[in-house]
Amino acid sequence: MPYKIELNEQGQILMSPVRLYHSAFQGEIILNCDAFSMKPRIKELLAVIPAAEPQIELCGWVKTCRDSGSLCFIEITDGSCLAGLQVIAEPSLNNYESEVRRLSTGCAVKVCGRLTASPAKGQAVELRAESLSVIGLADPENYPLQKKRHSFEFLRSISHLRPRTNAFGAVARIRSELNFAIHRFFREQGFIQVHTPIITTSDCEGAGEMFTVTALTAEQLRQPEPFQQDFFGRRAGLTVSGQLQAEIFALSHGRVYTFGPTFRAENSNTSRHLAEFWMLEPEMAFCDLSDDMEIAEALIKDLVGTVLRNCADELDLFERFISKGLLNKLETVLSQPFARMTYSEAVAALEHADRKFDFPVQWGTDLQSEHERFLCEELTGRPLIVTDYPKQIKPFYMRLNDDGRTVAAMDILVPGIGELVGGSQREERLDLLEGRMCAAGLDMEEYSWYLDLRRFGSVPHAGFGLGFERLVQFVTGMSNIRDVIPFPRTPGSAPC
RNA sequence: UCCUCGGUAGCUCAGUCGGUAGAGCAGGUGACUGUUAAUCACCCUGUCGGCGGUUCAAGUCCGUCCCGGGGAGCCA
Repeated sequence: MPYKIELNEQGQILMSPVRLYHSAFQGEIILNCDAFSMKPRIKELLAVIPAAEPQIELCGWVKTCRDSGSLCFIEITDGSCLAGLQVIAEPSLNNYESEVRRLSTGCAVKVCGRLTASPAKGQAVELRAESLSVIGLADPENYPLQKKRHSFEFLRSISHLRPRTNAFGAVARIRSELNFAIHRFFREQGFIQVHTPIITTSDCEGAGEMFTVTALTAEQLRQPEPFQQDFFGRRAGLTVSGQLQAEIFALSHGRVYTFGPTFRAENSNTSRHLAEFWMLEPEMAFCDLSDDMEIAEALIKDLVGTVLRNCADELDLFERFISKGLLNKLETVLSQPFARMTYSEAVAALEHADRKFDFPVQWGTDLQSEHERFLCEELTGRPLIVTDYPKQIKPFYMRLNDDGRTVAAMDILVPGIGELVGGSQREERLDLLEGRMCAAGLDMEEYSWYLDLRRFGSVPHAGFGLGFERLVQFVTGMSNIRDVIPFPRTPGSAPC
């Protein structure tokens, strides 16, 4: 329908969420939610003051329906928000017996009618149907989703239908909100986004096993040195990190970030690992570890604050049904500076802790999960930045500290998740970098482009990687990472 | 990959000492003038994860494989 696009005095398109305007062709008040002729959705409709009783059209899916003899109550969702809109259907509808009374969870419908104040508790407004048409049926004998709670394990087995549930719908909206907020944050800070390659020939050392990308047949792969005949003439794989390429652009554009899918062929079966996940990796020139930490902390606070402001209904759902204390935890993130300690201080704190650990605490070995949990959940009770790890447990590119035995690394540990961020100041001194690469047994030829960055106009620079799904887990309180990504890929599982 | 706990109706689960399968919800039919996971009555629902073994008899005991949860490692 030719909805009119409204412009303001400066000629800009009006984008207010809800506007009423007079439709000449119908002579009625019609809601128009935006400038692109899209019909208003439930999120907008619920904000309407119902006194005008506007005529509306609503398309969505039946969440639940209750037949109360003389009338039907049908709750419709359209994915725009957590809340549904209650539709009142009366026997006067011409298809009341044939269709309306037979509606069931999952059916797709279009309802036309007036939006009115609701006389009953539970909702401020409701839609009094003047016509209701079935767009798509969902056979109740076979439709897997019921109007009751399902286990996340079961929902994972129907990943094509689970976005229709309250919790997954809410996760998807929060995930999208966080995604947008990340781009907004970096744009505001003067960063540019760099699209680093998905297919790569450089293995970011220490980041994990790569998936091989090949155009060869199984037969060809059995030949000696097969990848010389392959598409790229050498072995290629799916990226395990965009960091090394991001460094290239940090040294040309100053402040950059890469944010995209990342792949690890590790046989990890845990609630916080995926074979395909999204990673955010900012990289900043003229920046040391202290700046790096400052940016990471500001980012996390900005993102948490954005979700607290914009996704109150969703967070309320998670607070009530998924993770008690979630809101308090998130508000703590905003109200206090992150705790900070060096690795050496952390080891000392663990050694003096009044409790037994399954794994011994020893300077020079990596912190175990139980150690990290103790530090940020019990000792500090808020996000914790651990810095200056021993060089032998960190990758070659991290900058050697003056003590000669630690590197300018930082991990941000958060309650319930563990490591959310891992970052460092990069080694910008050519001779020291070559020494560490040599010690790690890397082929200098392979990394000559990386070393060039230190040969020509090298500057101190730093960056970090943030696991996006772990961030979504942290913000929603969802305990399994497979439930915060639309289509989880894990060992032995990639259904659709 | 390792440790551990599981796999029984569409879903969530119970099932005693080995004796032949059960509940709630969902679904179906009907009742009900405003419901909110509506309520009430009646009805339907099974390759007990697969294969093999022990036994007169296996959901139950043994072996093995598959799948899932939780924990660990690797990491984000």
